[in-house]
Amino acid sequence: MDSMQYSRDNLAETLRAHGINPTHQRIEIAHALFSRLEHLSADQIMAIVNERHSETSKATVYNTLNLFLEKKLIREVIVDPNKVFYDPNTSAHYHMYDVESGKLTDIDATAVRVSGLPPLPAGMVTEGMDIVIRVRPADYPTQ
Amino acid sequence: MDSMQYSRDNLAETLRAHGINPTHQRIEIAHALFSRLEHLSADQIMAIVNERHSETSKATVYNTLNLFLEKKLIREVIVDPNKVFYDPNTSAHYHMYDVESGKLTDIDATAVRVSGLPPLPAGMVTEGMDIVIRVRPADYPTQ
DNA sequence: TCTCGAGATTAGACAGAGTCCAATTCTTAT
DNA sequence: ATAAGAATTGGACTCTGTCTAATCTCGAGA
Repeated sequence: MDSMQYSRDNLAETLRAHGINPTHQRIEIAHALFSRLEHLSADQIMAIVNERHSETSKATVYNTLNLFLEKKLIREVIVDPNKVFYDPNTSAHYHMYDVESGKLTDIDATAVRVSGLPPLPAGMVTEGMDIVIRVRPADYPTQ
Repeated sequence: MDSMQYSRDNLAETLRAHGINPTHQRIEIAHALFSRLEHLSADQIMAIVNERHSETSKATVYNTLNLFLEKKLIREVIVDPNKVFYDPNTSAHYHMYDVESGKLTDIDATAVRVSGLPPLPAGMVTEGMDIVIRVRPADYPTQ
């Protein structure tokens, strides 16, 4: 039940537009991420892609995710000390992280303003800014 | 060559003040972090503590760091997908991360203002906000 | 001083994420 | 159809961090 927008044909086109040769495995991995628009870890993606029959090896999942990162098709989100999450949303946004459930939610960045940051050291340029708001249910004990 | 401020005696007192029984190993681990005021990973701390003679096991290093975290003597910084850094600075501050060298620098939070964040979901409270500015040398290629 | 027990430490086995490699299979241009 | 290059694969491997059962430490009380 693909939305037209994330049909495998359109995904293949998107991959090509990013300089990525659209192989079967790569299209399936892209489909897993973009049809859900969720933050998934490598092992979640592997589980999705191999749901019916085993199709894609662990090495390929990692190769492909790193390729997508390089080509800026996806972003990585580092909030959980145990694993990296991959984020199909590459528009400017920040994250809210529920430390109890591990759930990660997007915060649109267009309304957010950050002021008072010190100047960058000479010769350095900004690659990006990550903001993570760590939240928890009000009745959940601090420790 | 301890500064008086981070003498082992004073560190023992600090541990006690945080409800931590100041054992030999715990004092050495605290000393590694506080005498440097740097962001160290668990394996760096283990190397420092065991520099002369092997004194402290891996299990104890991890046990102790997690105890310090729980007692809010230190913070953890999650910016590197491969390992956690431990930060002896618990005052409000953010981080600048040099993606080339892996070097992590503090940014004092008192001057920083963030506006335009959406309201929290009902029943949730903020545990904290992390800001990481990813930088790199200007001549370092994007990929 | 001696003993006891709770708490701390330990070595090493273990688990999970991610990388590497050499062999195989697939694509694609010709 | 073919050959070269690209992609994929299983499995071994590394690394960070956890767990466990055994041992050690040290202070309180006799």
